[in-house]
Amino acid sequence: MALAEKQRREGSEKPTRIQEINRSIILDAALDVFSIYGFRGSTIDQIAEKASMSKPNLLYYFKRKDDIYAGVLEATLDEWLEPLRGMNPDGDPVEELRRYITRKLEMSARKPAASRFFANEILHGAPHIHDFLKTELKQLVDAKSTMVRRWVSEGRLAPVDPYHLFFLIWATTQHYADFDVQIRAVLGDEVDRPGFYEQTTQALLSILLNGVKVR
Amino acid sequence: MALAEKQRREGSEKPTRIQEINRSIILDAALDVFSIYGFRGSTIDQIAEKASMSKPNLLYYFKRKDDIYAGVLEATLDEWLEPLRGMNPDGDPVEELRRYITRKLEMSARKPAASRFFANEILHGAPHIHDFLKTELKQLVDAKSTMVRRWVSEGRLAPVDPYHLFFLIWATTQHYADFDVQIRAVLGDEVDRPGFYEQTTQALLSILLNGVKVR
DNA sequence: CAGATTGTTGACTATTCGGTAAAAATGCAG
DNA sequence: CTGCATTTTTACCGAATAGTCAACAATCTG
Repeated sequence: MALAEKQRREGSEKPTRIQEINRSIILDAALDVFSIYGFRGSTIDQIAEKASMSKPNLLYYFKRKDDIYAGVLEATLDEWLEPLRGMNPDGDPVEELRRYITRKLEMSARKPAASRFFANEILHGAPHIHDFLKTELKQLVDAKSTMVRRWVSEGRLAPVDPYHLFFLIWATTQHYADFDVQIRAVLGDEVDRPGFYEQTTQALLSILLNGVKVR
Repeated sequence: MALAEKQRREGSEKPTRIQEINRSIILDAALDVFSIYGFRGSTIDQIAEKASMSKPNLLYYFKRKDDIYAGVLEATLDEWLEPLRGMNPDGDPVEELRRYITRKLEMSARKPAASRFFANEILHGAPHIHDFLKTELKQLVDAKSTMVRRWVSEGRLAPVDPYHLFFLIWATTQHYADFDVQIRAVLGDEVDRPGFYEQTTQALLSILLNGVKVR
């Protein structure tokens, strides 16, 4: 007892194989459930069932519902910002924007649950990530906005406000995941047609990029 | 007893003065609460407190939580579609789009709670308005899309997919209400500066309209 | 294999929350 | 003012749900 018990304080010990597997299973299940029902709308039982696990067992890995939620956040946040981080200040402005938009769209399409998860969090007032938004996100956006502003001043981009440009890109690329139900209601099975995704990408790129190209 | 009791069956009787006032107070409070916490995240007690009313008293006016929610929906849905309905097939395409975008933005700014309310409903799978979306909304969008397609075929608009254009407009105009917290985190008090709203409108219009103008 | 540790579960608790019943208070028509 | 209808409140109930506990099972280590 003694050793393991001592080592585990600070929660900094390396997890066992089983812990690693089960935590991952739980986080996957939790992302699905939270993304549909939001924090309060989701129950631990739902998550446990989706993870094929009893509730007490799940609570053995994450002591509280909040901890599960925090775990999902942590596992998703960084990946979510990766496309923005990856914008290259030395690249061709329009090409960089095209790439950023494409990657954001691709991520929303591949992980719609993650997109909806964030949308829920923000809609509910971002209680868990308010600090993150005001620090990390803000810094990143500030940096990339400076970059865009430079592109504009160099005459390589139409005079757009960088912040509004990013908001516009976020809004549009996440819309197809977050408002999926509405889009399906309007377009019907069209959405599942092969090629729909590519068509969407083209439609967005064509309008957004035309709006920022120098003319 | 007899008369009033008889008249009230079918629920079709005209409400008393007190009923009219209190229902309205409840719906206002409910919109605020639902828009932040979603359906399941909101409690009747919260709404009752915001309405300065005891829970049983509130339930005297709306028998169930679902009824309150439905009441809010009904009170908001029509108004929400009004800008789209108001697009004029005989107007100048770019001018009509400018007007539509402007009106949507204005509505989101004036009633951000309504915008967030819908966003929550859709995010959670639109359980209460799924039929509405597939019938009324779809019909309206289909009609307006035909109109846009005609504009394109007449060479008065760049060749854009009408549906994606509308999705793009919805996404962007509602983003500032729905993701308000995130935008405030990035921009800070900037958001409350007088003129910010106008600047936002200009930024959006400039990018979106440039994307659809014939060149 | 034996002992210790880690993992799993059924049964339970406390609380929150949607909703009800019935009495008390208020409003109102004649 | 009187009597009836409407409105409001007090005191509840039952279901759902976050979280606990103690006993049991699997696994790991020497």
